[in-house]
Amino acid sequence: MLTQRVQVDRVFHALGDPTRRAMIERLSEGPVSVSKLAKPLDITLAAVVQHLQVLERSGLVRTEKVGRVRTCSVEPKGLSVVERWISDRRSLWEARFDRLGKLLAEPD
Amino acid sequence: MLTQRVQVDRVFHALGDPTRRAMIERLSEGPVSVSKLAKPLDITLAAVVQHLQVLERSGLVRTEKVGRVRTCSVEPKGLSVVERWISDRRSLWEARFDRLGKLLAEPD
DNA sequence: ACAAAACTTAAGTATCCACTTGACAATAAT
DNA sequence: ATTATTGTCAAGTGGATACTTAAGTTTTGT
Repeated sequence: MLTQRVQVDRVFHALGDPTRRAMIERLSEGPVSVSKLAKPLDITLAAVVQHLQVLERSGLVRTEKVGRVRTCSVEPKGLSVVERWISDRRSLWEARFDRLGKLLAEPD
Repeated sequence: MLTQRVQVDRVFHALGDPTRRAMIERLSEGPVSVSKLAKPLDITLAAVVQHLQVLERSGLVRTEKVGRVRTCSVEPKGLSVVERWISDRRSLWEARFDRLGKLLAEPD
């Protein structure tokens, strides 16, 4: 378990770029090769490959090469890191609202 | 709504920076002034203010100034943009799995 | 065997962005 | 009236990073 914090860092950094999010959006519809992934993206194939490396290291995407074509697909577990982070924040401020509610209900 | 995509862009960009995430983590425990927010953050107050501007424009944080002190707090609705984006992706690939399941159940 | 297709890798560029410095404004405390 | 606190603004710097170009590798088609 490569510390939670590093993983959170990588995932959020990966999602921070609009091109990478576009790639994930595309991959959500189904696995696709690198060149097909690059087609609508108005950047070089080399740039796409670099984005893919970031996405893979973040755990959001997995790829497998068979023959000369590398097929990319979403790793569903990847986004759970973000979901966890968000729900952690939510539970904190909901706890605050609870305490606030009790204070209002039981004024000294 | 044109603002939808821009908003997603701003929120993910805001969350992409570890310092800003640390600020949100702190604010999840309760509202706090700018200088108190800056205390544990090993950067200049000016830098913190700049991060705050990014967070405010993204809708993740709201601030209010009374007297000379600006109080910052989390805007709970802010994160729902991310949640929506994630659940949109999920529903797409779950739909794919459903189709895949039917194909396997009804061969030929 | 040759050529096209589908990447891969390395190196360079240029833009973005986090951060600092320093000067300033407004409010609060003594 | 000073002085300290709390924050704001503008301009500049350095480092990260998105992107390109160019050359190379491996696989597939003819």
